[in-house]
Amino acid sequence: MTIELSARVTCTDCPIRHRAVCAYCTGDELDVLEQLKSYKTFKAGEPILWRADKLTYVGSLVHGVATLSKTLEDGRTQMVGLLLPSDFIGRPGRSEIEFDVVAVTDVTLCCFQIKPFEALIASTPHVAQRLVEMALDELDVAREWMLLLGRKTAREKIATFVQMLVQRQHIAGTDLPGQALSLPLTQEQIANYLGLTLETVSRQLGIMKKNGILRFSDRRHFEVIDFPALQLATGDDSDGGVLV
Amino acid sequence: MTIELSARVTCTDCPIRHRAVCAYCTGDELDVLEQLKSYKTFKAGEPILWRADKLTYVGSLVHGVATLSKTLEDGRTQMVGLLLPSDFIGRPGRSEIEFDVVAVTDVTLCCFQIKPFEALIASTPHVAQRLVEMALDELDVAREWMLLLGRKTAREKIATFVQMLVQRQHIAGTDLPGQALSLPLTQEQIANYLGLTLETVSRQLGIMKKNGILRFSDRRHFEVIDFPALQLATGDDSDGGVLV
DNA sequence: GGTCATGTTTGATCTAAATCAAGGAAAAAT
DNA sequence: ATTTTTCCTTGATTTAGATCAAACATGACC
Repeated sequence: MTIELSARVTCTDCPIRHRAVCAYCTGDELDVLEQLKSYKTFKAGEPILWRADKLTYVGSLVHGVATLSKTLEDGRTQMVGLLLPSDFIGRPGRSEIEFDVVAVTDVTLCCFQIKPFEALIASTPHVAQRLVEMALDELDVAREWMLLLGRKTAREKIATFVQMLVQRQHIAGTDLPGQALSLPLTQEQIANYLGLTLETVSRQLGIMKKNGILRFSDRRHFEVIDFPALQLATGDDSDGGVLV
Repeated sequence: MTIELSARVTCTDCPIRHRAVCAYCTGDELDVLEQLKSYKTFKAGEPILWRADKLTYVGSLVHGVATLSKTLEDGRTQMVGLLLPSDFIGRPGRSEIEFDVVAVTDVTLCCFQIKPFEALIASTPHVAQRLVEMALDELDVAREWMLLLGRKTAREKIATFVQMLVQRQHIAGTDLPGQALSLPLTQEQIANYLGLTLETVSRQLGIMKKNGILRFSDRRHFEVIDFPALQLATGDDSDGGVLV
């Protein structure tokens, strides 16, 4: 069930202001968005959008974590995206999506009705421009993941996944060994992201713990002890990727 | 080596006019494009863009087939896209790409220098709008492929691949059994697209021939004899997908 | 604080697809 | 026409990861 948040935050104070779809907007343009937006929240585990739903709104993830996934008839599922704050949900120009969006943690969304939003794109080049950029960035990430799914070993997949978490959470200037990072997914969800089974994920993470690459303080928090070894285990060349 | 084509085709007569990035352009807008465009051709096997290249132009594929692929240090490669006529190559707003683009057959590209093209996007909402649409369509295809790479069996992968070829080549109103379809890729290239080895591709295609699902007239041309069986073998639910 | 549900670990076994290894068949080149 | 190269097929063997099967943590909730 979704709840309309009463506590509105102004766009100027928004935590995702500089990375979201509104990144290039001027003060005037933000004023327009301000009038159109509304917040929705979802509890951990709740569906945000269902494959069969008609799309009536689009929005930016403000806090929390959500997943995009696709499922075959017999139940096999594959995650096709991990949504973190500032990521955009929705499909302007089309009323259907072909995957399910589910809240993993509690989630807050900054929403727009799809019709006014589409009008906004047409009239606000800054939004259209940012949207192209974000779509192309997502495309890069999807393609990087295709390489992972098609060609990497279980060990490389896990290492790449952990590296991506590091890159998206690491606070520059802070020592990496010692910095607590959060693991928002269960091992089953990780398996669905990496095209593996949960047993394989457990075993590979176990090996990385034993090898002194990772240390877990509890199920959902860990730190990277040996970053070079992690990097090496990804199978990528050392200049990093686009999963940031 | 690239060659500038002397035989210019006017945009209005262009075979990909209605599906390419210029799809929504008015006559006036086409006149502008007409001045900016130039054709480049590539021989089968030639690289069109290399991962390390600075991007100096973008363009639409007019005829031929090209592949996008990514390669790991040790040589494992994964195709991340198959470019057919009307597909767009390039990355407005960024000067680098993270994959290689190679001509599979002889290829003709309708090219624009990247700088004027970016200016065009800013000034021509119709181009920006179509570009968002095309990027999001590609994203859908990439995600469909993630499901294939992560969760489908070899047989399902081959069936899905063939089904995609059918959907992109089938002429509506023509009988499917009997219609000659072209297979532009070698089995090794198919393997790289599907995250398999060439031996597995050969064996699975062999089985589909023996089962009377496919018939090959030569290495590069086939027809689908039993479409329902093909559909069934994809593992998808029957309502089709986005790979069109 | 004990019960329960949800995640995680670990072991034994199986299997789909990879790998290794030749041949053969079609195109391309000379 | 004949050589060469590129593709394709087929068989034998191996293996990474799936599957099957229990226990074991951990935190959530009365």
